[in-house]
Amino acid sequence: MGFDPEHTKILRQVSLFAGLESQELQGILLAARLVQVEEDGYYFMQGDPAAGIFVLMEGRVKLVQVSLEGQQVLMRVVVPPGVFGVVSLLEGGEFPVSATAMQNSKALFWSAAEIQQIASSYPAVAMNTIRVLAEQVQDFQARFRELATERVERRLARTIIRLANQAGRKTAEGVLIDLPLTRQDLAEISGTTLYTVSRILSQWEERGIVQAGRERVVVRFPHGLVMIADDLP
Amino acid sequence: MGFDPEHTKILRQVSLFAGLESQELQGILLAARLVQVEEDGYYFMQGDPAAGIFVLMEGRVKLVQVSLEGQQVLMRVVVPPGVFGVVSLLEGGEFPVSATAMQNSKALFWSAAEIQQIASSYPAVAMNTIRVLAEQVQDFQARFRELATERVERRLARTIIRLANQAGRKTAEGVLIDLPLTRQDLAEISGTTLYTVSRILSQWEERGIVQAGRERVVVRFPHGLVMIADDLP
DNA sequence: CGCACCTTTGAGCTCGGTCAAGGGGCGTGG
DNA sequence: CCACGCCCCTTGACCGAGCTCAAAGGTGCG
Repeated sequence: MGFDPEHTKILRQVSLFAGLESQELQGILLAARLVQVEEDGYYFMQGDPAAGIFVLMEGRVKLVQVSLEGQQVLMRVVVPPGVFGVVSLLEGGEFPVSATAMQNSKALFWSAAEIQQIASSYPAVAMNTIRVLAEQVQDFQARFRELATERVERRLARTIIRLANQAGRKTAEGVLIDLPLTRQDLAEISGTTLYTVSRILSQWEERGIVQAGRERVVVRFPHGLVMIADDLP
Repeated sequence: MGFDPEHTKILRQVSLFAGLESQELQGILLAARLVQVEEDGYYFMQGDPAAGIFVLMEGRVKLVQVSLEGQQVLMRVVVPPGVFGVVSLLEGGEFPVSATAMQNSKALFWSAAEIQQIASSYPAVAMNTIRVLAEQVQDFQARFRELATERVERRLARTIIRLANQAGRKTAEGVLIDLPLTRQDLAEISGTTLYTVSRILSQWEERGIVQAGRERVVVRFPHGLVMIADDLP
């Protein structure tokens, strides 16, 4: 596969391939394989050898890490045109997380050998990878600091703000977080329990800040969330 | 500066420059500047424009991030020949942490422009950077998960094990963590308070697992720590 | 329309954070 | 060389945010 013009268009927006010429993109696209995974299916599992890199075209994917005792943490939600499996740039690694489709999803795939080849042919790709990873390091540093120093309510507010920036969609009622996230998911992102998330959302709903439903959060008063995140009155 | 043969020798072990020829290393070394910072001094402060990259030659450096309220988290301890300030590979960024000398320290320095130039001249350097960053991402993911799901005692055990791997020195009494870390520092790494760290170390000392002193921890029975970290009897 | 799964809410408890007080090592200056 | 003083460390007492467990109420899909 590889000739869908729609895909070329999306590839242009992929941070990993920024700064490449149309023709170069075409070549890269030719090497890709399209992988479809349906809801609750896996792109890969934690511990699998890092087989290759993915660029999400359609759907939603979550990256989850499980501890030995089976406790889960949701590391990241990927929306198109996001990249995941970057660790495949390195030889002999394994995936540190599992990648699950939250909805039916499509992703372009390059094997580890292919993407390593691409990165060495196009220095821009290597630099873009460095940028992507550096951003991830900073993001995790910030989340780590928050988890270490802040109360649950604040962390949850920041989580919702992040998700709104990433996957928010304006509707009549407010900004809809366009992801099918359960209370459990929100808890796993913010480092708390589903019960605490539920209680906090209920409070926020009473205060008119959000409107919450089954796997659904709409932000009605974004400034209210920011005030909680920054601990203002 | 740049002709100290000692430095060439150390540069060989720097992950960033792995796989380069002696001659290439010499060239890179020529472009470096030696920066000395004495105890409690700063290499850079959080928020400063990312001026360049450092390779620690002597001493100890800690990377600390401060929240708006002034709460600190210790992100990483750097020992020779560690790299810090990698974010300088990107244009226009700022340092997300402050880098403080825990002891009198020396580091080689390349300006952002220089290291960007080096990375584009030597693809191996770009690949090495990707490796370093990917490891950091995984490290923070793991620490994030631990902080989200595990008790303080376990997290502290893991912290001590990590530090022992990184800066452990065998002595007659056991493995000395060769870093001047206060209880406060240990608390900031593991996401707890200095009081809790103190209490736990006292317990461990009673059980013969460690020997603790002023800015000093010696691991006497490593297996005991591992058992705590893995939650075995 | 029934069932699986998601969500809400209550009650109780505990881990670990906070505050307070005092002890001890180490460097510095007299 | 000793003593003062600055940090660093320890320990106790208290308490509260949020976790756990339990039960019941919604929601939407097949």
